[in-house]
Amino acid sequence: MASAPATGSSVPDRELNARQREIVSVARALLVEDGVEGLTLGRVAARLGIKPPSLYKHFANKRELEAVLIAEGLEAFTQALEWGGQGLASIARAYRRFALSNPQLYRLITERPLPRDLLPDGLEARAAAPIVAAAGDPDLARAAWAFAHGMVQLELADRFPPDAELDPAWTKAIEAFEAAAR
Amino acid sequence: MASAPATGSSVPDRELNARQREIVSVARALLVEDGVEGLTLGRVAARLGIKPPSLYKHFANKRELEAVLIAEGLEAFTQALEWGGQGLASIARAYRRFALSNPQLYRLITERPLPRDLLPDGLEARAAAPIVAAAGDPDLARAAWAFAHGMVQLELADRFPPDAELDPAWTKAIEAFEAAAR
DNA sequence: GTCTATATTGTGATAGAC
DNA sequence: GTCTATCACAATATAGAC
Repeated sequence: MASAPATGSSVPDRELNARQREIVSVARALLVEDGVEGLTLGRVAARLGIKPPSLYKHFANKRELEAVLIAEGLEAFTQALEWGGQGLASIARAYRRFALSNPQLYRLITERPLPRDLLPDGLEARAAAPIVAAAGDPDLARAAWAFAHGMVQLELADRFPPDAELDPAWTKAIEAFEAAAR
Repeated sequence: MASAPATGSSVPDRELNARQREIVSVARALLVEDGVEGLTLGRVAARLGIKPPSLYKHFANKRELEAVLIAEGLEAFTQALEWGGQGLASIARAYRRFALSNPQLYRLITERPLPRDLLPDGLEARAAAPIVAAAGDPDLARAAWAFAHGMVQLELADRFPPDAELDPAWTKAIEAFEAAAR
């Protein structure tokens, strides 16, 4: 399960000025290192050598800052799936690899409702496209997404019994979905 | 999606004295009403009309109190699955119904690592048994669990697009898993 | 763009008296 | 079994000076 980490920002960031990009960059590092819970304005400010209130000159609130990370993350995730290949099996492998390589980013973009009002138009649909294309049918795509999400989520949350082997579960489910897609 | 709410404590609670049961009861109500984040010792105490430090005379710490709720919840969940029927389709229906009827309890018992050191022996395995029995094979059971968990989790987190129809996704996946089980 | 000061609210946890 | 007092630490956010 080696990685293709979503390090650099892959979203345009066209509307962000230099200072905002610095702040986002620090926030991204903090997210990766300490998780969603570790991403606080106080820590972002400390790492920049400024005080928390100063951040409000650059972003209206925390939610706006997080939305930038979410948009970036969805973009990176989408690209990872597109690069992964075309069949359900390839997409599933790419999905799992991305999620396990970027666990905190994955949690940020899947565990809470999307800040849809702050995201670029069409981004959510673009992110779903590779799976829909591979599954052929929207319902089956939704099912496959849920399966992959559940596997990753349970693995990241340490909810499988310690001795559980996960590779066979992935394989059997993918085969079942592929059979259903035919 | 009517309910079989996990209200009353269904776990023995054999080792708990009267006062501890009162505290657990308040904690359960708080969890149901305000979610995992709303369950704090300060609020538990306030509802009991005492001060937070007093709780430490009854439970060593917050984790121990939560573990009682988790044990109860796993027990109730298991029973809901057992009562639900025997095929994969019946179990899936029961799974979904329980999770959506008790969203906060479901989150408590699935989103974080289990406090295995504080749970009754065998409880985790007992909870898994109905799914394993229905799937026939442990790997397929794991896959089916992940699918159901993913569906429920994404629905509870409002991560499906607003217009997504979920019933067909459940149906198609169950059919696919049933076909694979044969 | 940054600061100080402040508001507001909250969190789990311990010591020691009653 | 409960209290007071306290720790230690944290969070997002605003007003207004510089």
